[in-house]
Amino acid sequence: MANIKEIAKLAGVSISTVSRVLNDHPYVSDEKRARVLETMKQLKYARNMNAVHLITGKTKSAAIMLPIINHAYFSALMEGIGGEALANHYRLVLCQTGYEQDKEREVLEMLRNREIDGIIILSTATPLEQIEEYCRYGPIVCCLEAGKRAFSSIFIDHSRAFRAAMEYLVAKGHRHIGFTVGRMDGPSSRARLEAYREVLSELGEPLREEWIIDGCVDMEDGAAIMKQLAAMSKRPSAMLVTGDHAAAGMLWEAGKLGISVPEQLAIIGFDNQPISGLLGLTTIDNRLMDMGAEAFRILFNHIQEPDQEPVQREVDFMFIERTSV
Amino acid sequence: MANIKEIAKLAGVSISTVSRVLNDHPYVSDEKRARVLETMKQLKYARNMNAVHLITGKTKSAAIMLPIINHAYFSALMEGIGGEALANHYRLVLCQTGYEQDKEREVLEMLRNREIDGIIILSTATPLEQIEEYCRYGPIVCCLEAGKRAFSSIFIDHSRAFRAAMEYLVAKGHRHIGFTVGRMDGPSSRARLEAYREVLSELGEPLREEWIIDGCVDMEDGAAIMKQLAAMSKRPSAMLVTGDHAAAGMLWEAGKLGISVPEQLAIIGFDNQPISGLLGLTTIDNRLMDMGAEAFRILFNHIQEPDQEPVQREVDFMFIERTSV
DNA sequence: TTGTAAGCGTTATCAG
DNA sequence: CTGATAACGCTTACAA
Repeated sequence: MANIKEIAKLAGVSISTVSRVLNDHPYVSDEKRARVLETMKQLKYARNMNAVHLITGKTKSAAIMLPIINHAYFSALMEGIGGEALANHYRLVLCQTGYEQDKEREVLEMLRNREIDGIIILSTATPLEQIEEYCRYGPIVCCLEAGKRAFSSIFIDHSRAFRAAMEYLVAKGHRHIGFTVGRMDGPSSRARLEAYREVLSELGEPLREEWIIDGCVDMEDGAAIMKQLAAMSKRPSAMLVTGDHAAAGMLWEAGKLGISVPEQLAIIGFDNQPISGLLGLTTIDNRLMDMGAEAFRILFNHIQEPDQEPVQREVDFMFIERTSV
Repeated sequence: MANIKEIAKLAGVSISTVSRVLNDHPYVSDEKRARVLETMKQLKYARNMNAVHLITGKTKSAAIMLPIINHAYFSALMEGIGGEALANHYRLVLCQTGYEQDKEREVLEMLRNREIDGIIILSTATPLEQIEEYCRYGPIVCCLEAGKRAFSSIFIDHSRAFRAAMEYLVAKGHRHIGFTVGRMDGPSSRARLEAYREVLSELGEPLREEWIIDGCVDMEDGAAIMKQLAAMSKRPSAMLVTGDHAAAGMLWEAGKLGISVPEQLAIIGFDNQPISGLLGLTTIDNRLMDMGAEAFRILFNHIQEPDQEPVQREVDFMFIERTSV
């Protein structure tokens, strides 16, 4: 395959001139530019980007670290990231980790090995201190609340969002409230639990372990949990659910079990996914697409101007009132 | 940052020996290997993969070309691809094209520019002849029926699947059948239309243009189309719907409009997504995750052994009978 | 405006 | 088993 050298020889110019044409540099005469372009076409020249990556030290690509691809939450974030990456001619490398720490480390190592210019972390099981160690190799942006760190983060205040939802339920007369999370040891789950404890103690209600349900991720989990709730001798009158798809599963299963929503069980979802609009699910919009897009913008900015201070950007959530409470 | 040369100097060996250690080559004495490894740790050595990519001519990464990230159909395919890529230590570059041909061309150009070792195309708007031109630069696998081509493909027989669904409906007494597609000019839509025509003419039923509905992609489209159907003076007694999420949208909207399923309208979905199990939707399982995984395997095989003949692999679909017909 | 030449950090070849 | 040395294909001072 033809390379820059052959083009130069055939066009009767120097290698640098060819390179200049390739990079749209000024200071190359129209005549030579035309000649170079012509020979490129003749020889079907294709630039070897790996050589460019090597010499420039950049790859114009960023990794997305996420536990699982096939989930609406991550899809929505990715959609936002993807749009912005496209606009800036950046490639996105999809890194599915399944929350395995060695897989997650491999992604971080990619940064060290200059395979990518930066990383966007959607969710992780690796301790944040360990992630910070990689900041020296390139920018990292986390889509979760991480406090003041060496990397940037973008997030909604889960504690406040959860509180808002709780207070809404309380105002509607609920005192027996349960909630589900996807992974109890995640940071947003911890924030929710804390908010839950606070509101409960303000209400003077005891904390019932069986109303805190872990491992609620997708629609099928939601349905299973609804069955579980139905079998309880004393069940909550309202549930705050991990995400809208899980909530949709609960809603559907409730219908099958003859439990009416919101009369017998109020449900609040999360994420404002399309399905929630369709089902009339009250939910909290955390603006996933915007968040993804902004995450990429922050990363891109760090790549363009290194040595900038990391940022902690909070995204406002919105309470979407519909008919499931 | 330390490079192989510095390691060599400090360890008191040659560059080649360091490279051999790096690549787990035999013929390196334990003593030197240990010394190299030790200095690598001291200097926090990180390999520059771009140099490796340049000299080896491989990047161990493949592109996924798809129109939109945030859709269950593509998510399921990607999940399958992602698992297999992970197992083979391959990176996946996500290329969202929105069915824009110039964006799609950029992905193909990545192959020419050696940025990637191969491409998996999930859906495309580019004429297949144009895609074939890029096969000289590296392997391409399409997840759609493409006939005998220079690239490999993996697919289900949409024509046969559609026919099976039609015949099932006919056996249940339906004669007024409509269908939706996502994009009328896609190959699977054409296959469906053809099968539709055939069965209709066998039945002696006229083809009613208004019962063929284009642009039905997601849940919200399904809901909107249900409204549209409800407003028809004469509507079909059964619908074959693009995908399960769209079908779910129809189902939900039907409930709101007081149209009972399957009594007043039978619905068959597509893809056997989790939502269809939950809603009791009769559907056709086209085994998206398996298809994605197999697509990667075919690609990987082509990468490992170039100059192999392209394959056309058909995946069997399964008719999943539930309660929406 | 153009050309020369020095890298970028590896792997591959080939001779010891 | 080990080590020079030549690629890989490009960008970028620097000099003209």
